[in-house]
Formats: sequence, C-alpha cells, structure tokens
Amino acid sequence: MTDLLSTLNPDQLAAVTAPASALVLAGAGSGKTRVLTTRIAWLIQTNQVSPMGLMAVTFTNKAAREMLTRLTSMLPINTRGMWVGTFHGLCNRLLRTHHREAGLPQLFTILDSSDQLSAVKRVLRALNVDTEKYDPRKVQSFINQNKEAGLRADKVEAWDPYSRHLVEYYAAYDAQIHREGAVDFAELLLRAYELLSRNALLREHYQERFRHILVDEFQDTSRLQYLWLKLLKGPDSALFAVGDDDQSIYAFRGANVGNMGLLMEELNIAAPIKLTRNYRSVSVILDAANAVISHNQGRLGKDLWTDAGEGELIRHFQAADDNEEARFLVEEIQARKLDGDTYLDQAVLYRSNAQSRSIEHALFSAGIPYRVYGGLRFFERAEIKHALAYLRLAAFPEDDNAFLRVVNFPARGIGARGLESLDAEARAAGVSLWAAACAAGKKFAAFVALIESLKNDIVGLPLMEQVEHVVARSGLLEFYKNEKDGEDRVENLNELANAAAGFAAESDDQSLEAFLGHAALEAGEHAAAQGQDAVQLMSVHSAKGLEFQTVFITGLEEGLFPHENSRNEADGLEEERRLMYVAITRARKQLYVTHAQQRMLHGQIRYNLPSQFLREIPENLVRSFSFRASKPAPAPVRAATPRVEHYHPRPVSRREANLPYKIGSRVIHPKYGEGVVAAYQGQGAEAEIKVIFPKIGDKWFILEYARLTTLG
DNA sequence: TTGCGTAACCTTTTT
DNA sequence: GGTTACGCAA
Repeated sequence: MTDLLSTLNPDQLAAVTAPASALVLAGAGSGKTRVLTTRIAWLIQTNQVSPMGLMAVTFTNKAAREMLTRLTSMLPINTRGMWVGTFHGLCNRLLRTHHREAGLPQLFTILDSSDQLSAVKRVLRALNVDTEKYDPRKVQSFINQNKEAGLRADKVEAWDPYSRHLVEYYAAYDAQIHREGAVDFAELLLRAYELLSRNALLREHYQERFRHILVDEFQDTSRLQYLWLKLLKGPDSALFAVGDDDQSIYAFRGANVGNMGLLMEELNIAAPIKLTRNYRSVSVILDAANAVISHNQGRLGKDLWTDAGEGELIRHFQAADDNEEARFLVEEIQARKLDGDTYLDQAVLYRSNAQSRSIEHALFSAGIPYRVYGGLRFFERAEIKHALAYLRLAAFPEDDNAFLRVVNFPARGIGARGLESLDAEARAAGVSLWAAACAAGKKFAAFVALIESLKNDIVGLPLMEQVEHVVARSGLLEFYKNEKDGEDRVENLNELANAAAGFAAESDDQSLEAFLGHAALEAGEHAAAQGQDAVQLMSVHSAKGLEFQTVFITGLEEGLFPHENSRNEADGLEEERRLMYVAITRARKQLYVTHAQQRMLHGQIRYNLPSQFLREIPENLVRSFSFRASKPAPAPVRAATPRVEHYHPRPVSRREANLPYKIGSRVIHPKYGEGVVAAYQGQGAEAEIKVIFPKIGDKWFILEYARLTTLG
C-alpha cells in the first residue's frame, strides 16, 4: 500500500487520500490520470470499497480504457464488469439494463450525429417545414442544447413564434425517434437521468452501491451530467472530481465550467486541491502557456511550474502562404527525425479538421508517414453505416432509419416516389416502414425477402460470422467491388468483421445488439494502421489529454485560430484561448508555432493577420523565422520585435553525409532549370531526391540518375 | 422513376 | 476542396 503512494508529491497524495468529496484542480501534465487511478487502487486496496462499489466516469473511450489498463497494472483485479466508462457508455448500460422502466424497447438503437440530422430532416419534411427558414442543423442543435440542459420540449420556454416552432419540431422529433425505438446521444443522458429521478427504488439501489464516484475532466460536464452525478451520489457516498477550468473547451456542446464552483458550494468543499507541478514540459513552454492563459478573466487561478529546466526556445515560423507552412513542417519533421526523434514523437495540431488536407498532402509527397486522428472515423464511414443498417434490420426490422438507409442501396429500383407512398401508408396505419413494406406487395418484395433471409441465416452464428454473412449477402461487397475506387471500402467492410471479432473477445455481452450499440458509441480507430512510426495529425480538441516530444501548432491566424465563429459567442474568445493553452501544453520539449499570410480556404484565397495568441507569448521565449529574410517582409507580429531570422533548414547530422546534395542547397537540372533540394526518401539504389523548382513545382528523382549540378 | 452529371454550397471543435 | 441538391436524360 505504501508503495502505491510513496512516489506521489504532497499535493497528489492529499488528492489520492482525500477522506470525502473533493475537487482537484489539476493542471496540464500534473499527473491527473495517475491521481485518479491511484485513488481507485488505494480505495480498493485499503478495503474502503469493492471494485463493484465504485464508478469512474470519463468523456472519451480512450481515457476510460487507459484508466482500466493502468489499474490492472497496479492491482491484481478483474476490471470486467466494473463501472468505468464514458457518460454515454454508462447511461447506455443503465438504459439497457432497465429498458422497461425507461420506456424503451430492449433493442433501442443509438443515433450518432449524422443519423440524428437525417432524422431531423425527415421530421421537418413530414411537417412541411421550410428548411430555408429552419435550418435542420440549427434545429438539431436546438434540440441537443435543450436536452443537455435537461429540458424536454414541454419545459422549454418559447415566447416568440420562431422559438415556438422550434419547440414544436423538438416535440415531433422526440415522438418520431421514440416511435422508432431510437435514442440520440443527448437522449441517452436525459433518459438515464429521468429514469433515476422518477424511480426512487432504482435510484436508492445505485446510491447504496456506488460509495465512490470519480469524475475525470469535470470542467467539461454539462448541466445534465452534473445533475445525473448528483442523483447517483448517495448521502454517504463521496464524489471525487478532477478538472482544469483552463482546459474547458467544450462549451459548444453544453459543457459548463460553472459546475466546478457549484460542486464546491453544494458539497461544502472549502477549497480545491491544486496540482500545479508539471511533469511534462520544459519551463519555456509552461511560461508561454501561463502567459497566454493569464489573459482570461475569472479563472480559478493556478500557474504551472517545473524543475525540468528551460529547454529550447519556441520556434515561430512566418510563412507567406499555406504551401510554405507545409514545406516548413516537412523540413523540420525530417530534420528532427534524422536527429533521432521518431515520427511518433511529433504532432501537428490544427484548429479545424479541414486544415489537415494540405498538411497531409505535403507529408505524403515528402514520403513522411503520418496518421490522422478525427475526421471521418471507422464507424462513421458510409459503407460501414450501410452494413450496420443491414445488421440492424436483421435484428430489428422496425428501425425506420436503417430501413431508409439501405432500402435502395445498392439500387434496386426504389426511389423517392415509392418511398413517399410507403411513408404515407405507414403513417396512415401507424406502423413502421418495414411493416408497411411487408404489406405493400411486389415493389418491396425483393427487399423484404432479402432482410428475411438475412435474419434467418444468421440465427445462432457467432457474431463475426453474422457480420461476414450480412456484408456478403446484402450485396454491399459486390457493389463496392464493382465500383472504381471502391477498394478501400471493400477493405473497410472486411475490417468490420474483425472489429466484431475484437468486440466479441473483449465484451461479456456478445450479442449483435450489443455490438451495434458499441459501434454507435465508439467511433473506432480500426482503420488506421497502429503502432507504426508516423507523425500524428489531429485537431487541438482531439489532442487534449495527449502529449508529444515535439508539437507544431499550425494556422495561428485571426479568423482561423481564434476561429471567426467564436466572435459571436459569449465567452468565445476565452474558449479559443483555452484551446491555445491546451495546444501549448501538449509539448514536452519543443514547441513550434506557425502562421501563413495567405491561405487557400474553402476554395478561395484568404489573407489573415497573425493570431493575437502569438502576441500573448512573451517575446523572450520565441525565435521567429521565415523563408524570405527581407523582401516581401512578413508583417511583424509585434511592433517591438521586427527581428525575424532567415530560415535555414537545419543542418542534419549523420546520414546526410552520404547524400550528395544538402537539403536546402540550390541545384540545376538540365531540363527543369534551377531548383532547391527539399527532401530525400528511400535507401540505396531506391533513394530518391525531391527538388522544388519555382516555376515547375516539386519533382522526385531517383538519386542515382538525377542529373543535378550544385550551384554556388 | 432512376441514375448521372453539373452547379451551388459550406465549412469549428465531439460523445 | 468535397459534399449535397437539383436538373436532365435514359
């Protein structure tokens, strides 16, 4: 037991062994996850609670998994069946267990955001709503915002006609998905909340059971999640919340930092336990982070410190355009690689996912392996959703959503017109589309027969074979095999069977229904090759909780980061600044920040000023560079420091000795003229050299045959 | 009625 | 640049 605690610093120790409810204000890199898991281990080891008597809640599946992994390395316990998971995952569990009390069918489906959007569109169409006036996405977010606040349609206050309509659509949408036995993300939470608040017996049961509730990333909890936690906390239970108000970056989906203050008030917590010692970054990086975040008002207040030493200055690259920015990234990433950093140690961050494309392009043409997080994830891909819809119909054909998705995919001659009349019949009879289709006769006979046969064929098969069978027999596989550029999709469909096998191996419930629920809640990262040495590309949001040796924060421009949409939101700029704070604190040893004077965005060139966040980093922590030293002088970021060094691709040691041309040196090619050596890739006879010709563009040559002459 | 091609559109962040 | 909506041809 003592060895569990012996390596903690005094603040961490106080947090881990807190006797009652506590709020821990844990700065970036201060050992937050360690405190959480050590507390769980300590509670169990000292017999204060059994593994079944505690609940630990996180926001992401990744965080939940990591907690379990660390826990098993500390204690010889079986973590299966423990209530450790995401808010959504635990609510799902609660609702599956008590579906009857919750008023749901046993096999309720979970709608992800895009499913939800199509459901909203369907409802609006049925009500003949002018979607010019009522943008489906606005309606969707209206619904979600209210659910996140714990409000059903009949509780939402609406004074003007416009909001009254929104409320009406909210009610219609809820009625619709309930009819279909579907539940959206926010509904999972709201319904679980309502279940517990209405059913005293159930509530008391869980309150008795969970003596300790631990919450990660508490600053990101919504009002509803807070209420849910309080409902589960019995009079004798302890609530242990860990969070960092400076890292609250999810206000847009209902996160309420105010919950931190509220918690202290309501649970009589005198003061938060502050963890400010940082074990991650060198002090240059922490100083920058502290300086930036100090521009925010109303913080709970803490500054990070370290004794890890100063470290290298932050490097700021001022690019003329996005291509230059990408070129700079390529140069530096390669240089660091040759200096001994792995690719995996290096992360490129951006504010919005759309920015990844140009970076991917540059890395790809330079032959640098990379991995993109976020964006379209495995279970969100169209072909996967189609396959899941077939599986869903095989299990529960009444699902209108799934029905509509695949009734004419692959095409089988059922168009909008046919569906319209089917929908009318279904509405008139008050039944599902499936029931109507069964009654409709020949037009839908083939589809009905297909689903029936899928349903019969997979009875009793193991999960993986069920998936394989449905993928093969639904016609999806064949369709994509015949489609040009369909290889990836075929591969993904095959991967789906593996995902099912993986799920079956891990989960105690191996039913098809359980797998479908898992697919909706876990976006899944099966698609990208794991464990490979690759540069990590991701949005700042998805970087939260991660750390890297080297971090590049790109696109630091007014309008991009801070994002222009944040201007109209209350507290918008402050949230952007917290985002910047999160980005900076991801770096352990070296931080790069870049901006471009102009960039291609949404198909047109935009001219952006450098981000104000750059100015907020003290100048003595930064070295600035640009490709052109003087001529088209980049606008100085601060008036006081026009000093911008000329960027030289760093001289790299070792291996470059074998390379005839230095990176950055100017060469002449007999056909293309003058150019600059940009990169190498490959080894020996396969080695290639990349030369950038100002007029022609980038070219790769086989090094052995490249007829290049060095210039001056 | 369907399927395909072109035009217009829009783009923050996620469970 | 990529996706969706619409119009046109089969």
